[in-house]
Amino acid sequence: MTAKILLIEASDDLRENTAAILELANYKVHTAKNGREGIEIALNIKPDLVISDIPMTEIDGYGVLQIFRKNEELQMTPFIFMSAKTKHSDVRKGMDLGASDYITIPFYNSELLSAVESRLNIAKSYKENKNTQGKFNEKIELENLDMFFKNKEKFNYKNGASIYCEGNNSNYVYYLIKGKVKTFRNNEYGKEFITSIFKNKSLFGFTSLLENMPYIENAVTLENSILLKITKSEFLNAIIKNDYLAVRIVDLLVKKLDYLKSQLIHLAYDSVRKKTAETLYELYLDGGSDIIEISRSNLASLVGIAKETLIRTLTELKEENIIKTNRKAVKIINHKKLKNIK
Amino acid sequence: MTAKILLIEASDDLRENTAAILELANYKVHTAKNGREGIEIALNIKPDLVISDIPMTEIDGYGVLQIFRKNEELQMTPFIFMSAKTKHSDVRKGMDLGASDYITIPFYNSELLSAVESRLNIAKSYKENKNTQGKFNEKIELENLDMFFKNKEKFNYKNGASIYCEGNNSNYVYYLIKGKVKTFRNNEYGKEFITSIFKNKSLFGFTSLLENMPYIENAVTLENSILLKITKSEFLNAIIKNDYLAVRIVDLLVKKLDYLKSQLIHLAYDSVRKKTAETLYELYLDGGSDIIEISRSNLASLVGIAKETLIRTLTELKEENIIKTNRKAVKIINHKKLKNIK
DNA sequence: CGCTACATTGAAAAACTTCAACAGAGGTGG
DNA sequence: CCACCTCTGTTGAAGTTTTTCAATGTAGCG
Repeated sequence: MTAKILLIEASDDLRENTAAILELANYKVHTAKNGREGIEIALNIKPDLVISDIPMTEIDGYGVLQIFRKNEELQMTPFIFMSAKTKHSDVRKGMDLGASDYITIPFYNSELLSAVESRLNIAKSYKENKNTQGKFNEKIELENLDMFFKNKEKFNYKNGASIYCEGNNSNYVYYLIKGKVKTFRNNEYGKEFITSIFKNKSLFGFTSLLENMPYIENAVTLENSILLKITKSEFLNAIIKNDYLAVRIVDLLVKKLDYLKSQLIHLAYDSVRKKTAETLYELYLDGGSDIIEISRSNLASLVGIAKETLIRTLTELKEENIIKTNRKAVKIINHKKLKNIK
Repeated sequence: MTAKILLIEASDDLRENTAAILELANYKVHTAKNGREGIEIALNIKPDLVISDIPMTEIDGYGVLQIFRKNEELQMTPFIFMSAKTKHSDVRKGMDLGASDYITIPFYNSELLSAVESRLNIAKSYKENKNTQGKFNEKIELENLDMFFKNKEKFNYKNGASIYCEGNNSNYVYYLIKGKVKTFRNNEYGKEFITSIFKNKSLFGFTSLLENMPYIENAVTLENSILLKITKSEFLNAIIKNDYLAVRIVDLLVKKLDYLKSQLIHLAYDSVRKKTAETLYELYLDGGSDIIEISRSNLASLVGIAKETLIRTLTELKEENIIKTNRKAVKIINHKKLKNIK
């Protein structure tokens, strides 16, 4: 589908010229000659990207951007300023308001086109990432990775098989096509703490790409699984050759960091009851099902408490009709109570 | 300084041709016509990069690579295979042994040169990153960021000033030029847990670059500090326009993840005594000084325990002559004992 | 049927936190 | 300069939470 670009520019010459360049590059261009007109058109056509002049009659470029950023539907539209103003304070003002990029007049055609393409790609990347709202999600759809890692051999791992161990040298990043994998560490007395459980379409096993650092954790399958092994070199190449993949990976890591930080504060100060409830709720959100299939010891390792303590807590929750349990799974009955525990 | 490239290639024609291309691109090229000869030269000249054929007399390309990877001094040298073999298993074999890239004959000159340049840049990036051995380190030297963020206005923050708060919308990434900053979260009863303490030359305050997510933590200065505010757009642009920055950022995040995971297992299962010792030791490594200046409450929030418990533990360690304390700081006396506690 | 692995319960012990009281440094205002 | 206030650090004792150890139960499998 051709991307729709809205071009808001006061000068007739520049507007027509720029539109011509964009049209040659096969974009569908709508033009406006001031801010007010631009906003009217935008509300109407929902452009995929906006290029806007700054000084204009009626509403100036900053004003247009502010209106965009406040409008639910237009909020995420990439917004590029095009202006002869080159003072630092002007550029910063635009950026602070949430502009995506800033093109200084005069510009080369290639400059314009690469900025446009870049922004459209990021916006696309964003939309693809958006499928689960708000909730942290490690999935990166295979289609996005496919172009880099297609034709790779698929490896089958039986339930319980070890993928890598603490201390192993790390040469790969793994992509889980199907199955379930836990990553965990043991403390010096052998107690296990599960750092993540991965399901379909997750990328895991990151270690430094620049240094040759050993893994600090173990990875074991929890069911029969299929995965791709991507060597660090290939991965590095993919990042270097594809800007959007790099951004996606950075994003994935940042979210994972946020998630781990939340875990930290829970571990530090929450009661066992609260930690257990929290973990169950996370598993529910992550799996999308009321029924959570997990062994008592794995659940205990995930919460970070002794198995016996976990069982006592589950019994408690069961008595309060918040959950039901059987040998193999926990079923959430009262989601609201579970979420608001303690 | 011109980079030294070692080219190991059995075919006279191809060797001379390739060398000529590289020399035109202003590299200093050394050539060898088989593996044994190549290794001799390598030990002698310590090349910055190696390009090697695979099937050769005496020692083949795989063999050369293995020897490189086992040699302390040559270990990190970027190694590119150049071969007409295009079977998947061959490429994978090379990658698994630790090759950096794989160029299939016939190739375009530009293909060769971009692979070479790419690898040299990564190696350079790696060396710059290497300053502290093994230890996790958030510093990215300003010189590396300078090209992207020079001329940015510097902001002064007084001791105790708030930089951002939980729930704030995140528009910036911060670069700490000078000073000290803590990031922390509060649980619902107001207990504080410190997730990081940043010092000079650290990049912090990452949130998703694609989605507009609020901060989940707070950042406050611990002394008068100077920092740069980098808008997310600028940061995204910098990542997109500079491959090596992207790799560095990914690396930074991966290391931070590893570090947080270590913290998790400590929080989950270690005794207060162990956690305290561990935290002190980390602070010592991070600060490079025996004397750790930090308030009792901040130290408690960093370990994740009650202030009183922390004080009792410090008293214990003091009685065992492992540390000394005064009102404002903790001094480590016996590093070995501290590291091996419990 | 008996083995194995996981699940459950009880009771005692250990580890931490909380509350409360007090001490001392450092700053402030009369 | 002193009295006073406030903030941080310290200690004691009681109370709570969690772990540990040990014993028992139970589903599933060859």
